[in-house]
Amino acid sequence: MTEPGGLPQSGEALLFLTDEQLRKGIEAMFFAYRGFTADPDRILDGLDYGRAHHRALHFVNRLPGTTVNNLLAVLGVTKQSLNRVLRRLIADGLVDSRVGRADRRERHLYLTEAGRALERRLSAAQRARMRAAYRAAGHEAVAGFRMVLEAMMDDDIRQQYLALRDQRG
Amino acid sequence: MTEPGGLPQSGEALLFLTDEQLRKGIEAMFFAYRGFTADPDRILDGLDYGRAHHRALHFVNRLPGTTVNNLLAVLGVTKQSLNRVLRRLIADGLVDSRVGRADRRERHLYLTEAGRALERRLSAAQRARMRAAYRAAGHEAVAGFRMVLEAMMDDDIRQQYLALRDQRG
DNA sequence: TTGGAATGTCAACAAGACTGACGTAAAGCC
DNA sequence: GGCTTTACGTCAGTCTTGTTGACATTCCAA
Repeated sequence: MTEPGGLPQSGEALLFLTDEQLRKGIEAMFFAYRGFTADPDRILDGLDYGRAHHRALHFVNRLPGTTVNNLLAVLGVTKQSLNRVLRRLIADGLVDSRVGRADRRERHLYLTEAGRALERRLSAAQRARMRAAYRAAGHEAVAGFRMVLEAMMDDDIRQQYLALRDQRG
Repeated sequence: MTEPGGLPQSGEALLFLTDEQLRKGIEAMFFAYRGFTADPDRILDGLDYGRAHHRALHFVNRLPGTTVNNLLAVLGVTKQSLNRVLRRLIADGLVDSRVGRADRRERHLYLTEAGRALERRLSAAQRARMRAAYRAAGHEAVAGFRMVLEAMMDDDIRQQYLALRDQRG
C-alpha cells in the first residue's frame, strides 16, 4: 500500500503520500465533522429541529429567492425529503414561500425575520468554532484547508460550491 | 478574500477573519464531506451495508482487539446502535468477536480475512480521493488542512484522535 | 390543445440514531 | 460468600432523515 518501488511524483511538490498520512487525514475528517456540527446540533435539539432544518435555513439564507428545485440540487436530497423539512419551516413561520412571477409553477423561498434570527444563531455558533480553529491553525493553514476541501469535492458539487463561493463574496 | 482595509494578518494569531471567509469554510466543509463519503457509499450500496458498517470496519481494523465499549467511545454512538451493526458484521463473517482472556466479560473485536478485504476495498477508494486532493492541493496545504481539522474537534474527541494518530504511525 | 415540467402530497419503507428496561455473566470488593 | 458494579447483548419503541412510487395540480410551450 505504500508507494511501490519507484519514486512518487506530483504536480505541486513531489508529495510523498503514505497510507499512514492518508489515513490520518481520513480520521481527522471524520472526527472534525463531528465538531463541525456539534454546536448547531445542540441548539437545534432544544428547538425540536434537526440538521436538515439547519441546512435548509442556511441555503435559503444564502440564496434568497431560490426555487425548490435549485435547493434540491444544492442539498443533494429528494424533493420529498426536502419538502417535509420545508413544510415544517414554512408552517412555523421561518421560511416564506412565494409563487414565482415569471413562472408561477416555481416557489421562491425566503427567510422570514424569525427565520433569519434562527439562522444567525446557528451560524454564529458554527462560525465561532470555525474562527477559533482558524485562529489556532494560522493564516497559511486556512488556505491549505480550503484548497484540500475543494479538491475533495465531486466535480459537479465543486461547480456549485465555486459559484456560491464567488457570488457576492 | 483580499485582506480589506488594513492590517492584520498573521503567523499564529491576529488573523483577520470576515464572516464571508468563515462562511466559505463552512460550506467547503459541507460539500467536501459529501465527496469524502461518496466513494465508500457507492461500494456499500451494492453490498447492502451502510456508512455505519464502514465506520465499524474502519476502527476495528485500526484497533484490532478493541472492546465494544472502547469502540462505542470512538464512534460516539450508543451500544444498541453499534450492536445492530456489529451483529450483522459478525453474522456475515466480517468481524470476529472473541471473549476476553483477562476479563471474560469483554469482547475483543477483529476483522476476519473477508472483513479485511472489504475494509481494504473501502479505504482504498477513500484514500484514492484523499490522495488526489492532497496532490492537487500540494504539500503545505495538507499540513494546513490537518491543523484546521484538528483544531475544529471537540476537546475530548481530539484526545482520542491524537492517541490514534500517533500510535504506530 | 396537448405534452411535459415544476411542484406538492400521500403512502410506504429503511437506515441509523435514540431511550428505557431487562438479563446474564464476570469481576471486584468487603 | 454475598453484594455491587461492569460489560455486553437484546427487546421494544421512537425519531429523523433519507429513499421509491404513484398521482394531482398548475401552467408553460410547442
